[in-house]
Order: sequence, then structure tokens, then C-alpha cells
Amino acid sequence: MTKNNRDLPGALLAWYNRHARRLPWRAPPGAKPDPYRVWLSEIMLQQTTVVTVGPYFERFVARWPSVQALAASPLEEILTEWAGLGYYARARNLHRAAQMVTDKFDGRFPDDEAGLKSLPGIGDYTAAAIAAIAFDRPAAVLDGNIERVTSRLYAITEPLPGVKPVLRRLVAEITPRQRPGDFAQAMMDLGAMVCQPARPRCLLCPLVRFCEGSAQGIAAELPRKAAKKARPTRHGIAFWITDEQGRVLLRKRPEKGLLGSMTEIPSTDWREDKPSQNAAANAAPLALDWSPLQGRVRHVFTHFSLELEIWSADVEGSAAPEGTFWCRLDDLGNQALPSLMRKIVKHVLTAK
DNA sequence: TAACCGTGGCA
DNA sequence: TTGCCAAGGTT
Repeated sequence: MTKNNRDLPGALLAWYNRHARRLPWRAPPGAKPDPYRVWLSEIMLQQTTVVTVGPYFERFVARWPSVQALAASPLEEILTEWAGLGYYARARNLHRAAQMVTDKFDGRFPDDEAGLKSLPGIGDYTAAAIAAIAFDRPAAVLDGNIERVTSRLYAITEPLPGVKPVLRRLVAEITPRQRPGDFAQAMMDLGAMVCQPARPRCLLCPLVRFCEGSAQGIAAELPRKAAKKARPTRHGIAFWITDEQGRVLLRKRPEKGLLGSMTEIPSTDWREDKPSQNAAANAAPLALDWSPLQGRVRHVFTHFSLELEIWSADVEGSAAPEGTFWCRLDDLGNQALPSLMRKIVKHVLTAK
């Protein structure tokens, strides 16, 4: 490191003035950010790429332009609009938080980290990010990008997540009083475009003269992370049941847990052991004459992989059993169907 | 603390 | 094909 880190924020902000990404949720330079849009984008961006979030963000702000509008919406409509984005607790918490802001905070978002963290779905990172970006507070923002940038800047070789408090302290030291929101976004843009995970482009980096990791030639190896657990495979059988009107039988999942509150194609439990034919027949919502379809539907969740076999059957004049409902095929787009379920629909409709 | 919680793109 | 990773939070 050839320069005192006192010069680091200025060097980064000068780079950001030229290279900032233009993103739908960013206010134009000089304009005041809308806390609602900042909050909504930060929730969507949790563990989710900028490219994926873009269209979802646009649809949400078009349909719900304010936190009050979102609070007044039925949760089901929010889940339907969120379908495909993943981590569905975010959508449930989004709705609850909107109602808290509307009812308890007089329609205004809290403007400091502690207040923001009292809202469901907002943790350390998101509270700091909103405080800095929307309210110009010099909060220490630490996301995956900034963990990587900072661990390289200071050549931190201890593994994540244990070393996180150290990184947060270092970020707090270099966060400026002026333009803290731009500083945080600049660090994230730098991590996304220059200080990339496998291939840091140190030749292009505005901070290379401050970077101990680059000086030591170990930047690409940082940050170190604890080993990850193996991902088991679970198995199940899903039931594609259609009636004489061409409708399909659906079911709402339990409120919490995996794919909580979303709509599903009925199925057996998903376990590491494949269900027996008998157990599957007993788990089906109706007792029918089943035809197993060709092939399997595979899907990968965070902590397990899933392989589903599909059993198909037709039924005439049957009332939907408790907890299930009929849905016309052309209405499937209006259901809160997560990606796995859309994958099943596609598999069935192309196999038949 | 560590397990749980989605999805899609890319090397 | 497999593992890694992305503007993490909750319990």
C-alpha cells in the first residue's frame, strides 16, 4: 500500500462518478432517492442478481407505486408477482413490513439502522444500505461484494463468516461522512465489475494502490470461506390431476417453510428415500387410476436437490378435496407458482 | 451457531 | 455435469 487509506473514499467516488451502473432503482445524480424504491430493491436483491431483479422491480413499482399501495394489497397478489424470484419469506415479510410502515410509522420509513432493523426482512446489511442510500447516513454497509473487496484490500486470510465483524469494522473506518450511499454502491459496483470473485481485474482497479491483497498476489484467493456441506437428493411423486373441463388440481402450501404460502402441484413428501407405490397412492389427494409420465423433473434448492416423478390421472365431476382447488390451464399464469411448479407444468404439457 | 430458505447463469 | 455465486435474514 503506497497511500494512506484516508485517500481511499475519494479515489473510489471519483471512479464511481465515471463508472456507476445505471440501475432502475437508482435515483439520478443529485436527485433524492425514494426510500420505498430503495427498500423494495434491497429486499429483492438479497442473494439475487441485478439482472434477475430488474423486471420484477419494474412490475412491482408499476403495480404498487407506494408503500401504502403495497400494504393494502392482498398477500396472494404479492406472492403471485414474486413467483420465480425465490426466497418467498421475503415477499411475506415485505407485506408485513409495508403494513408496519403504513400503520405504525405514519407511512414513513425509519431513517436510521435501528429503526429499519425493526422491520421484518431487514437485517444488518439491508438496514445499513437503506440508511446510507436513502437517508445519507454513514452506515457500514457489508454485503458479499464488500466482503470480497475489503478482505482483499486488507489481505484478510481468516475465513468467512467468522471474520465478518473484523470486515465490518474495517468498512466502518473507510466509510466517508460525505456521500456514504454512493460509497456503498461504489464498493458494490467495484465488486461486481472489477474486483470479481475468481478474476480480480487489478489493472483496472482504482483502489489497487491501497490493496494489500493485490500487493501480496493473493487477491484472487480471497475471501476464504468455510467448507460447504454436501447437498443430498430427495425424491417424490407429484400428481397431475385434470378434470373434464381441462382444469388441474392445485394446493396451497403451508404458510411457512420451504416455498411457504405458495401454490403447488400436489405431491408426496420429499424424502431421501423414494416413496413406495403404495405410499404414493395413499398420499395422493384422490384415489385414481394413475399413469406415470416419462422422465423426471429435477430441481436444485439451496440445501437439497429434488427429483420428482409425475403421475397423471383424469377425473370427472369431482369436488376439490379439502385444501385443494381447481385451476384452468389458461389461469396458471395468475397463480403463485414457484419455478419448480412451472417446471412440472412444462414437463407435463410437453410430455402429453 | 448452524440450519434453513430459491433460482438461474456461468466456468 | 457439478459447484460456485448473487445488494442475506430468520430461527
